[in-house]
Amino acid sequence: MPARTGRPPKISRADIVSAAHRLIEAEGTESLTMRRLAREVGTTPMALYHHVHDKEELLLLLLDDYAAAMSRPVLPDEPGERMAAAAIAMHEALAGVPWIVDVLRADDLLSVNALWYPETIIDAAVRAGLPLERAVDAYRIIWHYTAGEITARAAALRRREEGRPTYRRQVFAALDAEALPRLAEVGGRWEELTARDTYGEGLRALVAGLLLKGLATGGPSVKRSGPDDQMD
Amino acid sequence: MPARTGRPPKISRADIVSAAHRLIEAEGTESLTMRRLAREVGTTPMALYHHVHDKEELLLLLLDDYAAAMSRPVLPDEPGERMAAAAIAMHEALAGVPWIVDVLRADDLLSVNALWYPETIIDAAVRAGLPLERAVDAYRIIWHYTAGEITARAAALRRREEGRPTYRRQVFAALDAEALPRLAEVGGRWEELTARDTYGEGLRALVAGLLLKGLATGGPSVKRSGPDDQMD
DNA sequence: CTAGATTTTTGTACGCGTATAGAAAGTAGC
DNA sequence: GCTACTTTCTATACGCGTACAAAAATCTAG
Repeated sequence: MPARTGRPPKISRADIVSAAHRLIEAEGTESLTMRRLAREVGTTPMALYHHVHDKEELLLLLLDDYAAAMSRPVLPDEPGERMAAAAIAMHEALAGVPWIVDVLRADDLLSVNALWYPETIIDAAVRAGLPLERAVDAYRIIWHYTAGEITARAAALRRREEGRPTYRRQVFAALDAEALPRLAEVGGRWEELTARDTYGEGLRALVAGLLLKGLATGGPSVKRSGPDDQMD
Repeated sequence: MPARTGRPPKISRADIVSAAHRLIEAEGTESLTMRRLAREVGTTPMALYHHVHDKEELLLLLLDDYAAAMSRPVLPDEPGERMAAAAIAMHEALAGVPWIVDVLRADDLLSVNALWYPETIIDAAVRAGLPLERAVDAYRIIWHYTAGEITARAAALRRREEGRPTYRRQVFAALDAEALPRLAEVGGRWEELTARDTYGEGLRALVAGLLLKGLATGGPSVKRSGPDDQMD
């Protein structure tokens, strides 16, 4: 036994995280505040800060737990479909976490238990014939798209809940049809059109485009390393 | 003269917005707080709330001014390139605004003076042969990608400024090479690889994919409305 | 001149994340 | 048992966005 020194801890990181889970479960995302959480754990707010660096780190820990519990989809063999399937799984996992928006600013999804997603996407991209560097690029691009979609989705949800006058109505009302004919053409249908879920379509388009020419950078086509090519 | 009633206003919306501009210019984004701004304008914090609904609306007003001042790029004729050029211009405009992240949650970029971007992208998509609904979808997909990239960019910048131990180092250090071979293969190069700017590549891939089959939804190809087809 | 009515401004207060300083509660060396 | 040292926890405080209530300053009607 290594015999620890110092004042013995009253609470642990795990205590905090599980209390946070309980709190969210019982009273919703909004009530997860450091003060409220401290009460739940039975300490002072500042005591928490000895176990987590800040609230964002706490949320990342929660996300990590969440990611660990996620089931993984069966993956198709065809590389493009495989990339898409993994990305869609990632998207679904994230879309279910209400406080996700506060965490998306943190890092490119590097919660340890979520690493399966980038791993799988990058691997599939390599299988599709991209060199490793390009595969990493492809993953990041997919990640940006996914994170952006999730953010917009959360924002739309929030807006719907708040029921504020949407601002868009106002915009479309005073729209100059000469200068902006297409938007004028869409007109009141904007709300309806933008309520639809287009993540899948966008993702498939993105994957197709990424694999089209090996993510060409302006130069000629790029070397392939796999036998799976079927485009061109 | 319509003769107004009620206590005469001491400040106006325009006063507030221009003071906010001054403040940001002089002391940086962080010092734009409602309290500090009130001091700058010469009122109490709560007086501001009679002219703007909340801080987010204030930021949107700032963004609108900013967008009005942006110069617009010359657009190529070829529809795909035209979409890309407009999107890149939009991206550049946004990337220059440091507090942009606080605003991206608001709406799909519908500040009145920024409407030129969606208009142009949608119009180019229609010219490329997409039906209007699909063109709107295409714009939104591009928007999600763009917003996500901007968010990630801002987060990376912030991380670099703070100089925190990045968390990624820690992740890659304790990485299970059996379960995550591709990530292990990338290893320490992650930092370097993800520091590169891939927005343009991603965007071109996305546009190519979107125009490839008229944004197919799983069914057969979609009707075209223009004479500009050149793929298939 | 006075009594609403209306609009804007002010004052006070709440809960938030968290910086900082110091008290509490242990172990280790003497 | 006393003193140092280490770790953890507590107390206090700051600035933030903003809800809510009351006050101030104007117009209109009688």
